[in-house]
Amino acid sequence: MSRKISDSTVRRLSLYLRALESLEAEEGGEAGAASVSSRELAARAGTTAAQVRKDLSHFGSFGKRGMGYRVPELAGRLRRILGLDRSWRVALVGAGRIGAALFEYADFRRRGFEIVQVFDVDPEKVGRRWNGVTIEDGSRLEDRLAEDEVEIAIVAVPADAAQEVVDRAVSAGVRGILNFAPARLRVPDDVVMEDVNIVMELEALSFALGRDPSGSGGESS
Amino acid sequence: MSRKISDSTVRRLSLYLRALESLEAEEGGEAGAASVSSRELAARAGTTAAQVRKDLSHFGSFGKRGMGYRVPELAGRLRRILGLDRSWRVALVGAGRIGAALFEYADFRRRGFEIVQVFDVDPEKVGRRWNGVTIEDGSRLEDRLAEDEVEIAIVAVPADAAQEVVDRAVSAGVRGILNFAPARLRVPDDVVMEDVNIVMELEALSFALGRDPSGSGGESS
DNA sequence: AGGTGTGAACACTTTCACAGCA
DNA sequence: TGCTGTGAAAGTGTTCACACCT
Repeated sequence: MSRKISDSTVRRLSLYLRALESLEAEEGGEAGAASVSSRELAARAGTTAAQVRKDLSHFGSFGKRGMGYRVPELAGRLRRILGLDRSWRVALVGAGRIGAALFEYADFRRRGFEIVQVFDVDPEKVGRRWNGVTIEDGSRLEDRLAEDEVEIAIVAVPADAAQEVVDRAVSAGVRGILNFAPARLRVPDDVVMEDVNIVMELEALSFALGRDPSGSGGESS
Repeated sequence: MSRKISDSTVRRLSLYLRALESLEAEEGGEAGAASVSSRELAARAGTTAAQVRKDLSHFGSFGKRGMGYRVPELAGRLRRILGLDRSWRVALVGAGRIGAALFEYADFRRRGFEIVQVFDVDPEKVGRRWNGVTIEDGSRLEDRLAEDEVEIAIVAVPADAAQEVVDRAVSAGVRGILNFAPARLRVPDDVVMEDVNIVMELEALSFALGRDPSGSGGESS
């Protein structure tokens, strides 16, 4: 058991879960050896066996020595650990291109992230229905977030509007922010924020291509 | 000067560059003290002064003791370091929702990433023009990528098609991949790949919210 | 034998603290 | 004096190697 879990460990847990689910799917109805070793799980998740065991050891002992891990059991444990054994009420703020793409992204729902509210400031968009959810006016943000006890807000608005959106969401009780705006936003210590910054990813690519014109050290696996 | 630059350093360089650009914009025509200290740059980028100095020191000595860094000069150096003092030929593979959102994302072009080709396998989409670029059939991928010497491919196709797309892109000479498919893909060592996995980001949020129901250790700044 | 769980070794990153230049 | 550049210290994350269980 443990203290502070590193971000890299958490991300790997997601990978392990996906690997386990694809194992479950492959085995299909066929019961049989629904077990997997740290070595095989590592291969599927692109890491090492020792890393898998160390990561899991932070949360307990899930395996059987000599046997490996029971696939469905470990998957269940990981879901519990990651907080995926429940559903999350999510609001999408910003119904532009990115917002639209995110809304349509079916994997969210499959994972328990349910987009229950959508906001925009464009009067053209307000009132439209997206697959059962009506786009609401941005001015109603606080009221509506609090009303439905939304827990996570996805921020897909222009950079210069993002801080205001975040402040208002936080004041309405939102405790998690997924930020797509290319801006450094501040949140109180008890609010968790993740940034998705695609330009930054491209810049990292550009850097790696520039100084590595042929050979050594790619990011494989 | 240095050996291997860490991924976190590279990402911070992007942040520094953005901070410098916003400084340049604020100062506008007003010449004056177009300098910035590591302390202030750190504050704007959400890190520490020592970190800024250490990061920059890997590439040389850009500051003046007692004075700080000249803003336009440092910005220029960072652009050079990141490989942003040129333009990159980028192909977008997959013209679905995510592809469409990415294509419209103006910041790419501003940073020198020019989407010169778009591919899809849906006959409905092939032949359409998107702002000057004609969507081409996926079967022509290798030929066309090689023909225009495309350097970076953005993969925005379903997970089960992603590996094939990557293999074909690599064989056509592409050296950098930005992958949006939620799949663990393999590339040769001399090809660089970055993953953008939004579900994984949400899962990290879910984890943090779950075991931190009020208080300590958010991801602020 | 086979494979987990884990302390200890190692590698890498961040922070500290200060010498030295403008 | 003010602030950079940088070795050395502290802190974190990863890999190794092996005791131990089945």
